[in-house]
Amino acid sequence: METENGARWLSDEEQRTWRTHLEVSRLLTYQLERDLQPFGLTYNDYEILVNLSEAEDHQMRMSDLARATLQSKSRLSHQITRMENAGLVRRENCESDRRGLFAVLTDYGWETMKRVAPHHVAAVREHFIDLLSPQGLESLQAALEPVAKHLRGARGRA
Amino acid sequence: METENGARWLSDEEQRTWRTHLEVSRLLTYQLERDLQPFGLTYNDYEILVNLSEAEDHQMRMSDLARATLQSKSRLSHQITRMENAGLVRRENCESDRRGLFAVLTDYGWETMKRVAPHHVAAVREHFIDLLSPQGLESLQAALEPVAKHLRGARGRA
DNA sequence: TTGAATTCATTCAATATTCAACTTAATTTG
DNA sequence: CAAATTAAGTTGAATATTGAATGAATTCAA
Repeated sequence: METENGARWLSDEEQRTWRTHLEVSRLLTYQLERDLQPFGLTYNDYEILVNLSEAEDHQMRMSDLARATLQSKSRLSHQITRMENAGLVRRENCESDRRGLFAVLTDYGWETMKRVAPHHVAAVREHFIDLLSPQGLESLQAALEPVAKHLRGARGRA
Repeated sequence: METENGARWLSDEEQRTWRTHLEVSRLLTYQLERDLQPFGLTYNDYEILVNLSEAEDHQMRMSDLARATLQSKSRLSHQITRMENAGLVRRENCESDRRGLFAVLTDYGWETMKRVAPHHVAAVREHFIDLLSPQGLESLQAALEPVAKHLRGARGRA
């Protein structure tokens, strides 16, 4: 039950749970991505729309948006360029910090969000939420929140 | 509580749980990927090594491997080419079906696996398993297994 | 207050992924 | 059994992502 250098292997139950979590997380992303395809959006596009939609004035600084969506600045920069070409967002200068830029939701972006969100939520229900019992929901949150907290911290200590 | 087209939004608790799950799944992948970097492996590399290590004769058909690791045949093909160049696997013809190929773990691939696995397992413990209480572990499995089952099915019905 | 370090964001080149087209082999069917 | 269909896998071009380098504005510190 110990590896040669002293690390402890996973028990059968631990391994099963770990693999289930992994599988769910992969298949779910895959499925939700597919449910967004008919609307011409990737999951990444959608997440950015969500963030901007919930932000004050429908705008966020590039850095904040990158942090919120867990992507590198470089990746976000490309991503926003694409979404800009698609008419969903635009860049706007920041007066208080002239290095900075805002990504701003366009009217079309906001309309798109309002149109797509119900379908996305329905998919989240169908493939996840509605498959959990009330206790399932509750215990999931209870189990995962500490993990999330730990990982948020670990992310900083890069 | 209803969207215009009749879909039901998520309750606060549902939303919280959903977002926590999403966050954990993203940050965890990110973290494990980072823990593998010092060994010169991506998570994708590692998963393929795991699959081959557990397979009979350390070999699998390309299609099966693609299915097991949830990637397209094309992606796997490129991936295996890279791993072949890195000396971790090799391709071998399949006699019974001459269209087919096996991806086979090389000695070096197997040595790599034995060397890296303990560190990976330790990371899985540190960032996930050891943060769950015994009930946490159990209820997680209980909650997620039906979701996994559902999604496995949905995947087929593409 | 000036020079050094940091932050914001982009760009370019190297990698990786996707998608459609293709080749070859196996299977089906009329 | 011949033609059509399906399956296994690869390829190449288009697209996306990564990581290092860059430029420009801000902050820090002596």
